[in-house]
Amino acid sequence: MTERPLRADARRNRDKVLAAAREAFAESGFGVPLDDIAARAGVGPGTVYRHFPTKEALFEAVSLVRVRDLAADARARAASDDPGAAFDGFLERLAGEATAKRDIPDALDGVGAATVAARTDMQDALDVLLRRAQEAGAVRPDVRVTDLFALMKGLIHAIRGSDDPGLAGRMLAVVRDGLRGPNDPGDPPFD
Amino acid sequence: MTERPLRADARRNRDKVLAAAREAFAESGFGVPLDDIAARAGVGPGTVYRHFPTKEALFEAVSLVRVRDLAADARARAASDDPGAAFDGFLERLAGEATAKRDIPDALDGVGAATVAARTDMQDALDVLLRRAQEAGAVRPDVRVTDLFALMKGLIHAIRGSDDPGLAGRMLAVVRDGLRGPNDPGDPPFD
DNA sequence: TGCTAACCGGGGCGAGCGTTCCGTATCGTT
DNA sequence: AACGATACGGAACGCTCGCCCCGGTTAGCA
Repeated sequence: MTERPLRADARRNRDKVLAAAREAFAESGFGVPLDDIAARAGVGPGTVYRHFPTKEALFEAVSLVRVRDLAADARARAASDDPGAAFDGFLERLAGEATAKRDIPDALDGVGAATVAARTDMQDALDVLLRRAQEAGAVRPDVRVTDLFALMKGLIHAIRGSDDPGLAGRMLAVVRDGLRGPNDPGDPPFD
Repeated sequence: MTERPLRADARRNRDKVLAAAREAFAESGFGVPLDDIAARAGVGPGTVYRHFPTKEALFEAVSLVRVRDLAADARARAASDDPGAAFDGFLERLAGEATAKRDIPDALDGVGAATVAARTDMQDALDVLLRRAQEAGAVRPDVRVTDLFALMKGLIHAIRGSDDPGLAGRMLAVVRDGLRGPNDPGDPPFD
C-alpha cells in the first residue's frame, strides 16, 4: 500500500489547488463552483479531480485542517493555569475566525468519516476546557459539551456576514456572560 | 389598478400552493425544488408560475407572513406591563419556532423589497420591546437592536437541526442570562 | 345549455455545475 | 536523447432545477 511519491509538478499543483480551495471556501462557503477553485489555482477542473475524487473530498481536506486546528488550540488552552481565561481565549479565537471564514459552519457540520473523527476529537478537548472552567467557577455547571458546541455554531452565525466591526465583541460578551450564569439573585440556577 | 377577483379554482389553487410552500420551505428551507412544492399542492409547476412570477417571489410571500407575525407579536408584547417577562416571552417564542421552521434564517435574510420593509418594521417593534426591558433593568443597557437581531439569528442556528429536546431551553437560558448582564465573578450563583 | 375567457398540466428548454474523457504536454529515467 | 509513465487542460456529458409554452379543460355568465 505504499504510494509512490508524486511527480514534482503534480505535488505543486496539488498544493496550489488546496490553497485556492482554502481561500475560495473561506470566502464563499461550500457553494463555490469547483471551476472557480480550479481557475483560482491556475489549473483545469480535470486536475482537481486527479487529486481529489470529489468536491466533497476536497472540502473535507480543507475543513479537516480547520477543525483540527481548533481541536489543537482547545487542547493547548485546556492545560492553562487560568481555566476561565483559557476558556475566554478559545471563544475569542472562534469569534475572530467567524468573520473571515465563511465555511466554518459547513466544516463543523461535515459528515465525512475523517471530519467526524476530528470533530469528536475537538469535543473531547472542549470537554476538558469546559470542565476545568466550570470547576474554577468561571462557567455555570449545568452546561454540557454539546451545549457549548451548539452555542459555538450560534455565535458564528450571529457574527457572520456583518460589516459592523464591533458586533463580534458584543456578541461574545453576551454569550460569555450567559455562560457564566444567571445574574438575577432571585432566580435559581438552571439545574 | 383594481384587479378583478380570481376565478374560484384559481383562488383555490393559489391557496393550495401557498400552504404547500409554507410546509415545504419550513421543512427544507429555500432549497426545495419548486416541482416538489407543486407536487405537494397537487398542481403542475406551470400553475405555480401563474400565481407567482418567480420562486423567490413565492418564498417572499411565505416569509413575509412569518416576519410580519413576529413583528406583530413583538409589538403586542411591547405593550405589556412586565417588560422583562414580555422580552423573555418573545425569545421563547422564537426559540420554539426555530426547531420547526427551517426557513426562518432565510426569511430573516431576505432581500426583497417587501421583506426588507417587514424586517424594518419588526426591528422597530423590537426596539420598543428592548428599550422597555432595558429601562426595567431586565436587559443590560449596552445592547442595540442590531445586536438583538444578530443574537436572534445565532440562537436559531444554535437550536436548529438537533434532536435534543432540551437544547432549545438551555440555549435560551444562556442567551437570556447573557442579555441580563455581566455576572459578578466574586459571587458564584450556585450554593 | 352553450360560449368565451381564464386557467390548468406537464413536457421541454436552457443555464449552472459536478464529473469524466482523451489528446497533448511534461517529467524522470535509461 | 529518447521513451514510457504520469499529469495536464478543457471540452463535453448528464443531471438538476428554474422557468416558459401550448393544447386541453373548466368556470362563469347569458
